[in-house]
Amino acid sequence: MKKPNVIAALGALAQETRLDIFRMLVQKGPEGLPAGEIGSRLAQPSPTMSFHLNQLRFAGLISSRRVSRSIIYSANFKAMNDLLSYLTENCCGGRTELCDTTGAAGCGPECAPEKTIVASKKNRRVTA
Amino acid sequence: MKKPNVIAALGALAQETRLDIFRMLVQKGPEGLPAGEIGSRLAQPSPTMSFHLNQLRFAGLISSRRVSRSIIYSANFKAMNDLLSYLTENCCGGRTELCDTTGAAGCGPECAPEKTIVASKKNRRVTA
DNA sequence: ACGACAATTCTAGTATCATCGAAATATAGA
DNA sequence: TCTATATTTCGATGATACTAGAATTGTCGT
Repeated sequence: MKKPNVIAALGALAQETRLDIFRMLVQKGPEGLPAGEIGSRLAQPSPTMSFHLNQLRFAGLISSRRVSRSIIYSANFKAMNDLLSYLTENCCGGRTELCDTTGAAGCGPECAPEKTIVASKKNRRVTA
Repeated sequence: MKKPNVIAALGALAQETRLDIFRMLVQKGPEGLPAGEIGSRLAQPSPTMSFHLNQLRFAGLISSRRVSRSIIYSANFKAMNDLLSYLTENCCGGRTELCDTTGAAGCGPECAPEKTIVASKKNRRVTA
């Protein structure tokens, strides 16, 4: 998977409604769900739904097929797998285990600007 | 990892410059790199750099520490691992193997609107 | 205290994204 | 063909995001 695709996929998933859609479709498996059903489950008007489904489709994360009047969307598992592979290889130093070492998640105290660690050698400020 | 954090992390990585920054920091490991070094390697003006570094920090993906005049940024491997776990569990039906089955990546032919599959039973259009 | 350096914050301009009503397009049934 | 249904496209609006110059803050060497 190339970088532009990765960025597109990440961007597509970086949105509450779309993440919900995608998770729902993953759960449903290859059969998928019709657009209207997804929309009513997430209580979203149809144009909004259509917009998000398109974003996911452009990103290659879902596919659509028409069945009678409905359009059925389903998750592209391979695309998701490719994304995970890319992230593991490029953003985890190769293997997932490496990621278990340092830092923390969720933006805790390390999210604060920063603290001086090696600073001050001469005398401190004079002015105030 | 909770959904809002996942969305923040995905959003942070869904941007070329930031993905580059993060990959660079992952490669560098815990020692990290000073902001200026990152900026010059990516040929980006410092306010732009600062903006992106902040986005990554707010998302919990990197941490910063001051060393003398420089501010050193380094990747939070655990955050990345948490993100990968979330994606694997919630967007891959539990195990990565599942993702190898269906669909394709990168937005190929299945990216086109859709094709009728079960349609037409009576005679086709009459008007034109 | 002063000057140079590293980085950030302020600020404003541009661009892209998200939401959704109204209108348009396919499909099915009678 | 006419009507109802499923979904999409159009268009307008408000909200965020990205970029980068100018000004600011923090730190060091002298």
